[in-house]
Amino acid sequence: MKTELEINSAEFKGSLNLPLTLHSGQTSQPAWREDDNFFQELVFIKGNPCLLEVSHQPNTNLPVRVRVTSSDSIPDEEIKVKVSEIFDLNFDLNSFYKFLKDDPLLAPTIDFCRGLRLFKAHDPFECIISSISSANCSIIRWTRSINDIKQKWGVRYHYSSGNFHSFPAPEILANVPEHDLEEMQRCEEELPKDFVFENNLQACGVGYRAKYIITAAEMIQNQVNLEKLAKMKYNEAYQTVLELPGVGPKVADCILLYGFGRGEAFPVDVWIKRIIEHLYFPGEDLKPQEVRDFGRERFEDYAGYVQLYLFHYARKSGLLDSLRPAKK
DNA sequence: TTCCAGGTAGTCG
DNA sequence: CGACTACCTGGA
Repeated sequence: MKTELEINSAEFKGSLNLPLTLHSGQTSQPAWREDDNFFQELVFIKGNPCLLEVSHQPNTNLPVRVRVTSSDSIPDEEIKVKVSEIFDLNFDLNSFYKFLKDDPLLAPTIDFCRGLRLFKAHDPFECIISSISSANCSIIRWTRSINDIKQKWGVRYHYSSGNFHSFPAPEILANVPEHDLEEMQRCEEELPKDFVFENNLQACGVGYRAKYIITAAEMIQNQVNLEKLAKMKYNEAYQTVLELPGVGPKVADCILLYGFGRGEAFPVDVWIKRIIEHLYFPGEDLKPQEVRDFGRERFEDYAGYVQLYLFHYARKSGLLDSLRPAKK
């Protein structure tokens, strides 16, 4: 069953640049597939698996085009809610730009980032595992890992435009082998000498994070309730996700920002630290915690967006390169 | 080939 | 508490 609908630009405040939003390396999920200007992903709308396809001419008043393929009929309104959530269409980008213009250090980011929005996870659990996998790791590497995990343990759905895999549920991921040895030990029968073990987490390129991922999945299955987490006050939610293995301050803020849409998060990686020091504390060396406190106090509910805009601006303007330490 | 980037966990003082 | 380092992999 196919549904097509449009979201008129008058239905959300401010501009939208969909390709930029999808490709800005936000750690909620890998970038979506792209086919004929439509971005595609398997998402669940009120529990219904469907292929969601979204297209939009960046920074124009043309409507956002949405196509949904599903076995059950899904009301237009539910589709709109899901799309608006994923691309944060309810966020008032115009007000945010006013806020940016009030700070001469932030104002230049607008021209580089127009239409950039939060790319919110369509699956919070996937976002948690993505964020853990992204720690101390390049974008290409963690996106490959997440795609591998989906292929190996997700459920496969077939559409005319190809196969898509869901992200495995916590109870699935909690029980996968950690590495080659464990996969081998679980095997009943004799294997050929040249057998390649690939149905284990380390084979997905997650390295030492494999055990973090398995334990985190166990904890989410058994003790950490994601629905409750979404309703907690920020600091309580932050302390809760910090208990997951592989989750430190940066990853915790990423999870709350991208997985749960908590705009008051201010994830501090080495780049944001350098950018903030350069702009607001020239010549000083701050601790990551101090950068985080500064960002959260100064930018408040816009902290997450400021982080997003500063990073993309720094990358595109050449600031990032100038902040890279000189090679020895 | 070696070296390095990139957050977290563990260890030591 | 703070400071220091090992961790795994892909790319230079």
